[in-house]
Amino acid sequence: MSVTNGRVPTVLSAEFGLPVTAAEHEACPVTDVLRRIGDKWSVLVVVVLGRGPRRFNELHRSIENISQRMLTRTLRALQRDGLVTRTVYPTVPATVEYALTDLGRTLLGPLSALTDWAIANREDIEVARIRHDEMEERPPS
Amino acid sequence: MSVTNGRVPTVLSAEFGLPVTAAEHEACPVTDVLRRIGDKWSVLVVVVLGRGPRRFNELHRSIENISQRMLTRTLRALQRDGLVTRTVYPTVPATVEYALTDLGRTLLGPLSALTDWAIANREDIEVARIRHDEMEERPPS
DNA sequence: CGGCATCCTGACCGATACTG
DNA sequence: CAGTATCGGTCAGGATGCCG
Repeated sequence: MSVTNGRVPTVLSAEFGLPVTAAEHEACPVTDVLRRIGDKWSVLVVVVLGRGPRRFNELHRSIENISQRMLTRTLRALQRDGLVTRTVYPTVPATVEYALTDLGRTLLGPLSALTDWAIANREDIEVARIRHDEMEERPPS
Repeated sequence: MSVTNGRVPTVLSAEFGLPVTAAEHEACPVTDVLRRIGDKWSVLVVVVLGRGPRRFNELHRSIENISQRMLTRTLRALQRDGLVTRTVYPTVPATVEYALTDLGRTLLGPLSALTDWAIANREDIEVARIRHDEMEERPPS
């Protein structure tokens, strides 16, 4: 990781207690990535493709209640970021296969760290939410 | 991890090649968590609080161009999920201190896995985007 | 089979002004 | 100091219909 301009990315600035400028925030890779894969379907698609290449309708069935529109959009976005490849075979009708790129595959590791955390702590979060919601209905006497 | 109903969470179903039902998707802890921290500011706030407790305006200055409104909303949401505590000291004027809970601190690890990935691969993604965008301006001859 | 075009709703988010 | 209230803009995402 080289930082040529003498500044570090946003989150690191914050960790060093420095203020964060507008320009840095726009460029923050973490914010950028989280907003990319933080949408409703990207992670699901990446994880499914982590098991191997899939055709469009295979994905559509695997993720059941994703709309065609959103599956297309999600795949296009992942493709644009170089995480997924799209291969068209000139059959009739056309066959299209999606697969993770090498870059996409490197995301599986960090992702599983987060998914493991989510699974391990879902109960605690659920309990915290319920307690919090009850508190504001009947404020503590 | 105990799965009492004989089904596994969404992403795991997908990994085993099973279809994903609507009910499971709503309950998917991964989707749930990602939508929670995938917003524009939550990760930044958690990381800053990872360095120690902070008062409202300290956070406001550390993250510079977050609006008061969004800082309040982000903190409330993190508090609701049991990731952040809010302590009011009865001074005049009031002093409010925010800090990570134990649960919140456990999120720092998985988060850094993702931030490291984001920082390590930002260039590749940037290049992929530019290449992709150029391709659709002038389709390959 | 694998899309794209259109319409529409609600969530997210920023700006601004006001308050105990 | 630490918020709340209100307004408005942008955009994710769902429903539906058409196409090579």
